[in-house]
Amino acid sequence: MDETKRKRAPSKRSLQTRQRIFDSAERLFAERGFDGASIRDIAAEAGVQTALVNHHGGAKADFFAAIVARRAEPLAQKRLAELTRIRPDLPDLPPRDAVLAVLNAFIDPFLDLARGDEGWRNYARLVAQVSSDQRWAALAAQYFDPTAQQFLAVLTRRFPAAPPEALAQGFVFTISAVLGLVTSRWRISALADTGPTQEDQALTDGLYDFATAGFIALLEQK
Amino acid sequence: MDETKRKRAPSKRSLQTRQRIFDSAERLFAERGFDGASIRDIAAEAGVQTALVNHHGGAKADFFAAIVARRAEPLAQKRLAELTRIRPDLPDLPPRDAVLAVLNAFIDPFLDLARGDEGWRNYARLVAQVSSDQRWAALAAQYFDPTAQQFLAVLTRRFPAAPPEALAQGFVFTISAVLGLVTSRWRISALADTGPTQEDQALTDGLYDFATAGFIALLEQK
DNA sequence: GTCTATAATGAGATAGAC
DNA sequence: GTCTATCTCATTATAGAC
Repeated sequence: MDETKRKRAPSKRSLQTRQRIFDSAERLFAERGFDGASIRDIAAEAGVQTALVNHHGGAKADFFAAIVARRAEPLAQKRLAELTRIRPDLPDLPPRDAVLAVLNAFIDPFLDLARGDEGWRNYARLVAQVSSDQRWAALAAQYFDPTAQQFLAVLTRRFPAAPPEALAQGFVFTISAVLGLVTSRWRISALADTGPTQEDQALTDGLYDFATAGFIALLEQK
Repeated sequence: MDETKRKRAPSKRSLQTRQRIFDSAERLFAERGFDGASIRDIAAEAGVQTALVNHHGGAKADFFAAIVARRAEPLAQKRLAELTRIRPDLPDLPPRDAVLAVLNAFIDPFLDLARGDEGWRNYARLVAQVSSDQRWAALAAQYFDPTAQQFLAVLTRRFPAAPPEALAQGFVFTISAVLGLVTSRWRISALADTGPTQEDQALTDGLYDFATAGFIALLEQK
């Protein structure tokens, strides 16, 4: 978390162990939830002793927060960079393209990271937990809300006539759909009876079609 | 669960206690998750001894399943009744109205039940857990999938040209949005900076606008 | 940093009296 | 059905040797 006491740089081996512990914890927290994943299981998964997990992670709740924080910061940076990049073009884009551009800037950085990396896919399940469990409201407020606020501010400037609640609602629904896609893609295939998991690109395209059209509908109706 | 051994009818007091235990468990399971809610906490919340929770609920996992089952069946019945009621009209409705009618049949029964009853609102959080946690996949398959399949079948008949995956995807996204609305409505208000919680009707209307437009977009694109 | 060992607590479940 | 009391086990966390 915060490096208050200055100490000398940890060894290479230590850093590897530390990362193995963090990755194992991320996987188990994502799979079983904060309460369902025990320190012992995490230690076993990482191939270390339980004491070592406490050494690197501290108290369990702090450990969980540190794992969330680890990926939250780089993700927020990528998102905000994209937002900055597209912002100048928004006034000239028609509504549908403007909405799509903003949603792209929010979602693509995550999907890109998640594509090849299992850790990032696990992270999505962590985010879903943090977003829905009141216990982690402070964590969400610290790591997720500021980014969301910036995206909403950009949308508000592009669509000044739309009520802020409509924009916020569209944003929450969109995030719900993204998390639904990542955490329950197996369910889509199961319900469609389409055998193996579907083409990745088709699902992503569908997500953008759905969310963009939904957003536009919210903007126009009110 | 199943009443194998026939016994004589339980007393009125017993039924009240049993219901208090179930309601307390539902609340705590919804709030803290299956692992986060302990039998002891549930007993304390219900004002009984821990042994009594085991007596009425059995093993913890079975207890959780029983709580899910308790409301799943009446909800499925209401949904299917609505679906049966609207089905004859679908062929004559334009696409947008047809989609909206089907979504209404799925969502309104739940929203109606949840409006006045805290238990039903807690139930939504249980459903979210069951839907996203692989551990409860069998539970979801037993209690949720059959209803979803029937709704998808009706949509398939009304939109035979649409690929089944698109319909399944739209359905999953819609359910994600419903759960997002119920479990994170506080977040909408927080992000919109709109002070107190928003008008209920406005949120519901927004949900239908968003989901219907998204669904139509999925149908048309492919 | 890493290990062994253990403390301290809380968990789920049951036996048996009433 | 309900209670007291208890069993057994897993949990988080730390102390202290190396």
